Amino acid sequence: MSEEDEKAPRTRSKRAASDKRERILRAAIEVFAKNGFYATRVSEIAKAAGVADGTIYLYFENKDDVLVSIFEDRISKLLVVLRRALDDEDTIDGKVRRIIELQLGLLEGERDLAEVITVNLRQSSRLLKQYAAPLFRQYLELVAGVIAEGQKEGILRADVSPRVMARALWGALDGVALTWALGTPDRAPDPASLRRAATQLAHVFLDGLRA
Amino acid sequence: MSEEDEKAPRTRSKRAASDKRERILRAAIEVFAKNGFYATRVSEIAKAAGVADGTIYLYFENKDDVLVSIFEDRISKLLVVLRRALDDEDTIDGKVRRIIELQLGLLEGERDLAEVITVNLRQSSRLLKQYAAPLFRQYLELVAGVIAEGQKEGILRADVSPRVMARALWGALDGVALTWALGTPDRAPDPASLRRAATQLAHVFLDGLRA
Amino acid sequence: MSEEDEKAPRTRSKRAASDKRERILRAAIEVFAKNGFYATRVSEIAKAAGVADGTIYLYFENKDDVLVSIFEDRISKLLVVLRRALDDEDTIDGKVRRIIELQLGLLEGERDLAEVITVNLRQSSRLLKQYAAPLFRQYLELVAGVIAEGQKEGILRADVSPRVMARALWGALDGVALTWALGTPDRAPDPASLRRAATQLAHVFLDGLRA
Amino acid sequence: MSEEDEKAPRTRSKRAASDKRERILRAAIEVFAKNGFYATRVSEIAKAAGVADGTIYLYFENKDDVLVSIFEDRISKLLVVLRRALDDEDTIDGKVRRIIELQLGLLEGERDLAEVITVNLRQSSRLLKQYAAPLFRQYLELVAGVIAEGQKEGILRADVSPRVMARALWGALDGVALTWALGTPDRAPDPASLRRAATQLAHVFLDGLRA
DNA sequence: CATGAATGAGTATTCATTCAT
DNA sequence: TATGAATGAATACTCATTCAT
Repeated sequence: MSEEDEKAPRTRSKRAASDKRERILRAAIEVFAKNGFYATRVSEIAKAAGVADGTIYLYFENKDDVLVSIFEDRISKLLVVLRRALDDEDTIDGKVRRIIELQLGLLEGERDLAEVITVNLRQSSRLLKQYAAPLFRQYLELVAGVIAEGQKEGILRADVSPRVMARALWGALDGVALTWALGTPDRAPDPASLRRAATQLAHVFLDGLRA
Repeated sequence: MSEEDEKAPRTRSKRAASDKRERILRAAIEVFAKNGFYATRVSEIAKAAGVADGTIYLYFENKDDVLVSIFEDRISKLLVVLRRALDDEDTIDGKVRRIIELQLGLLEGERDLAEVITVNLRQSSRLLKQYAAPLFRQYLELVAGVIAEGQKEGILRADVSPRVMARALWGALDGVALTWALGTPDRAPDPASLRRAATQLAHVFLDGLRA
Repeated sequence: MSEEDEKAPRTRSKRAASDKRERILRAAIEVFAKNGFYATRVSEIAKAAGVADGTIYLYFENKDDVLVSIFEDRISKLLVVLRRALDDEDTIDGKVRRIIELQLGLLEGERDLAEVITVNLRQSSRLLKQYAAPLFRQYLELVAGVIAEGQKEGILRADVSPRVMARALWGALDGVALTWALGTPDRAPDPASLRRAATQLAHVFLDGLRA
Repeated sequence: MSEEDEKAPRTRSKRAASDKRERILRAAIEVFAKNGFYATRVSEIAKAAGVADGTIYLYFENKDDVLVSIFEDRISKLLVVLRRALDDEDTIDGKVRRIIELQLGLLEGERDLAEVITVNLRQSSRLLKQYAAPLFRQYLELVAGVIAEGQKEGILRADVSPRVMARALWGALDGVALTWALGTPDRAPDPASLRRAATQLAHVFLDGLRA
C-alpha cells in the first residue's frame, strides 16, 4: 500500500526474477482457486503464468512449496496491513469492525486468494499444518489481543476466552464468505450481499460480546 | 465354495452385504480423517475394512462415490436425529443449545467423521460441491428455521438473515472444533475444554441474537 | 539342470507369477544388453516382456532392482553349476579349464547376459557396488580356491596371490570376450574364434602359473 | 571488466582458451570418476571447473563430446609416451614390463582418468563405441606389435594370437586395478599392493608366453 | 459375491541445451 | 567470450479401476 517500501532500487535481473516469482504465485492462486490444489497440474500453473514448466522449479522447491509460499507471502502482508489499521483505531468497536472489514476486503478484492486460503488450508497434509498454521496463528493472536484489550477495559464480557472468540469470528466470517463465494457459481456474486451479511455478523458478535 | 451357505434366505445375504458396505464406510471415514481424501489410497480403505480392493467397487462406483456416500449416509442420519431433538424442545434458547450440543456430540463422539465433513467438504471438486452441498444445505435450513421461528416470536432480533446466522453458527463451531481437534496433535484433546468453548459461544451467540 | 529341484508343486498363481518375473528378467537382459542400462526405458522392458509398465513394479521395487536381480538370479545359478563342475574334476588343469569353459559357455549361450554382467557391472552406481559385488566376490573366491589348492599340491607356483590371479583370469577372459562380442557389431561373431582365443589363454595362463 | 587485460596479444587469449578447455576436461574426469557419466550433471562439471554451465558448450558440442574428448586427449598422449618408451627398450621382456609399468603409472598417477577409461568405456552407447574404441584399438595394436615382434624373434611362443594376448593383458591389468581401486572404498588404497600384484602378473604372463 | 493380479493413463520433476545480455 | 536464467522434452513410478478366476 505505501509506496515507500518499494523505493529500494533493484537490478534488472532481480526485478525480473521477483516479477516472475510473483507472476507464478498469482497464476497459482488463480488455478488453485478454480480447480483445487490436488486437481491442479504444475503445467497449468506454468501456462497461466506464461512460463515454462521448469521455470516453476527455479523459484519453488516443488508444488507444495508453491502453496505454502502463497500463505507465507499473502498472510504476511495481511498481518502488516492489519497491524497498521488497528493502530489507527481507538475504540474496541472500531477495531473489531476494522478486522471484519479487512477480512472482507481480502475476500472481495482477491476472491481467488480467499478461496485458496479457506479451502486449501484444510487439506490435512502435514506440510500445511506445519508451515501454514504458524502464520495463521499470528493472525488469530492479533484478533485475540483486541478482544483481551476490550475485556481489560471492561467493555467486553470477561467470561469468554479471547482466543476462542477470535477463532469463532474467523470461522463465522469464513463460513459466510465461503457460502457467498461458492453459493452462486453460475453468476457473479453480489458484493453488497456479502457486506450486508458481514454487518449483521458484526452487530451480533459485538452485542453478544458486550459486557 | 461351500454349498451349505445357500440355505440362508435373502435376508442374511442382504444383511451381510449391508454390513460390508457399512464396514467400508467406517474404514473410509477413519483413513480419510487421518490422511485426507487425496492422500488416501483405495487399497488403504480396503485394508482397513478387511476386504479386497475390488470389493469396494461392488458397493461404490468409485473413490469419489465413497466420500459422497459418507455425507449422504451420515448427514441424513444427523438430520433425523436433529429433527427429533428440535421437536422435543419448546424454547428457542433450548433449540439453539440442542443444535450446538448435537454438533458437539458429533464432534466428540465421531471425531473422524467430523474431520471428514469439515475438512473434506472443502476439497473444491465439482463432484463434492454438487452432491454433498445439497445435504449440507438441508442441515443449514433446519437451523435457519429455528432462528426464523425465534424472530417471528419476537424473541430474536429481526434485522439479521436467519440463513446467514445459521451459516455463521456452523462456521464458528466448526472453526473452534477444528482448532480443538488439530490443536494438540500429540496428546488427546480435552473434551472439557471443547465443551467450555461451546458454552461460551452459545452465550455470546444467543445474547447477540436476542431482540 | 537337475529336475529334482522343481518337484515341489506350485499353485497356478505362483507359477504364473514366477513365470512373469522370469519373463521380465529375460526381457530386461535383452534390452539392457542392446541399449545399456541408462538408455533403457522401463516401458521398453515391459513391452519386450509383454506386460504392462505397472506390472514391472509388482515384481521389482524399481528399475535398479531389476538390474540387481539379474545379477542375483544368474550369478547364483552360475555359482551352483560351477561348484558342481569343480567337484567332478580331479586335476588342477582340469578345474581351470572347466572354469574357462563355463565362463565361455555363459558368454556363448547367453551373450546378452554376458554383456549385461560385464558392461553394467561397471556402472559406478553405489547400488550395484553394494549388491552385485558380493556375489561376484563369491565367484572369485571359488576360482582363487582352485589356485590355492594347486599351490598347496605344489603344482602351481607359490609366489603369486591366488586372489590376484583369479581376478586377472576373469579380467583377461572378460576383456577377450568383450572384444569378441563388440568386435563385429554388423555380423554375427564366430564362436570358433572365441573358443580358439580361450584355449590360447588357458595355455598361457596355466604355463605361466606352473611351478 | 578491467580494460588493462586487452594489451596481451592473441597468444594469451588462445592460451587462456586452451586452459579453460583443459580445466573443463580435468573437472569432467574428476566428477565422471566419482559419479559415473550418466549420474554426472553438466552443471557439476561446470561447477568443478569454475565456469558457467553455458561455457561448456563453447568448447564441446555436448555432454557426450566431453567424454569422447577425454579419450581422444588422454589416450593420444598415452600413445605418444608409450611409443617413445618402447623405442628406448631393446628386449621383449623390457618392453612388456614397460607397458605394464606405464599402465600402472597411469592408474596410480591419474586414478580418476583410469576409472573413467575403464569404467565408462563400457557404457554401451553407440557414440562411445564409435569414437573411443578406435583410439583404444591403436593402443592394443601397439602392444600386439611388441608380442608379434617377440614371436618373430623366437622368444615368445608362436601358437597364440598377439592381439588376443594384448587384449588379455589389458583385461587382466584392468581387472586387478579395478579391484584395487574399488576394493577399499573407505581407506586409501595401498600403491605397494598394486605394484606387487602387477609384478606377479608380469611374471606369470611372460613365463606363460615364453617359447 | 469376492478376490487381487494386471493394467496403463496420467504427472511431478529433472537436466541438457539455448540464447539474450 | 562468458554467463546463467529459461526452456521443455523426456520418463520413472503410482494407483484407480477392471475382470478372469
